[in-house]
Amino acid sequence: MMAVAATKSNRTASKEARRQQLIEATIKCISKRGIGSTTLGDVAKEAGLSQGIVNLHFESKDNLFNETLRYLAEEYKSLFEKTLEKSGPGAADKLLALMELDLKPSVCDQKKIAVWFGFWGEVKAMPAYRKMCNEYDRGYDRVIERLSEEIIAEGKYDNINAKNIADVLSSLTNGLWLSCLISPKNWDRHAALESVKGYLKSVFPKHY
Amino acid sequence: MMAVAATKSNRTASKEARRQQLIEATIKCISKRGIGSTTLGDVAKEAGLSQGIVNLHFESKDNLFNETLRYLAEEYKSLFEKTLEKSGPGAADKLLALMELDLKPSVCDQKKIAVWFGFWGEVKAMPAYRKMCNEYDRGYDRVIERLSEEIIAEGKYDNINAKNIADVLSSLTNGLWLSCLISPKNWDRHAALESVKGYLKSVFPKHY
DNA sequence: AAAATGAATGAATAGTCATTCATTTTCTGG
DNA sequence: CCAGAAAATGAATGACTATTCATTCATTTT
Repeated sequence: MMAVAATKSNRTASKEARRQQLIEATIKCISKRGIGSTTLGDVAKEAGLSQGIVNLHFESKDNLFNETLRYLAEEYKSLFEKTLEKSGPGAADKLLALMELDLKPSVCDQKKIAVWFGFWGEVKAMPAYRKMCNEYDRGYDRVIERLSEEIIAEGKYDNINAKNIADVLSSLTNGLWLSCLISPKNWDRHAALESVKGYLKSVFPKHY
Repeated sequence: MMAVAATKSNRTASKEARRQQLIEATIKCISKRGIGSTTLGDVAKEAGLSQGIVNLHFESKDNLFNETLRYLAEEYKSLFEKTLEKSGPGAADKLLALMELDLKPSVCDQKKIAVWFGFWGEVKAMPAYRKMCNEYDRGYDRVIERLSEEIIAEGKYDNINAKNIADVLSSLTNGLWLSCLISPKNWDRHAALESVKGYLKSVFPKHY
């Protein structure tokens, strides 16, 4: 965990590494205790550092939490873009790959989802959280809508609306994440993926 | 707001009314401030009562929050059952009515959803919340699965799985709620309902 | 009307936690 | 190796808040 810090002998790099380390500790704490009862003491202990360390590197708890959310959002964004780039060539393949991404263990694991829901749960209290979630999500929705449009054009599907489909797909994964959070015992990654594929098959029968 | 209390002529009724009043104040506070920064002082002030009142009626903050979640869950359950009963006669009608319920303003409004997400966000920290959510949800899922089975049998649909459809439908509404929470400005109840109907149409084309 | 009961109050308490800062440790350039 | 700078520490501070409880208030019973 401190590998990065250990390999750096340069101060600004070390500073960056500490921030990273603290953000990771924050994620771990929130996933264990929830946002409401994660204290700066918890985070410092999880990182193996001293009480005052968070304020030294992040000024305030608020700021730490904001940066943590941004980190998660950037992490997802980069996975999303990489997936989009590597998959294909057709729109149908790309769309499926994106849906699969959302259910991959690295994205859809109980710990990480607990953190996302923690932030979502505070959206009403922290407009900054809402703003950030909104901005990132908007981008994904647009991509999914365009892919759907392409598929609709390719297949000459009638009577269906790309916006609706994009809405359903993004809602679907968010909803599946909730099940994973609420009923981890019964949660079945494979079944969830089958549900998503079933949906794709029913709207785009010529493609899936 | 104190109408119930005002009509009391016996003490136990008044006691029940106070609990109710405090639970409603809690919901209001959580929807405004989020779970993390709702204090007992806030709740008391929102209810127009004194500092110590919550502990008098609920023993502890934990207990108040648990009872609040139970209240919300019971409220939804009763709407669900009433909807199931009044709609019909066919399974397809019942299913649609249940989906419509989830998007009705009384169920799907920003304030109430903020409270649900607040509780979901704390699930990792509070196993009691998870347990409660789990128990209630399981019942709804079963109903939806059975309705889907009926529809599948009626329509002699091939190659589709009632469990998958039930998963998709419940995930779908939860995901749509998240959009309503995160992007209330762009949230369009009618569009959301169209998305759900679009899905039903694509899996059960003979029925919708 | 007096006494009794229980609801409600709100000030006091005890504990928690974010933040600060004086001090110590570690690093770097000369 | 040293002086100065940056990083890190952790005890102290002050704000906040759940909970308690002695007291007050309102209603019911005798």
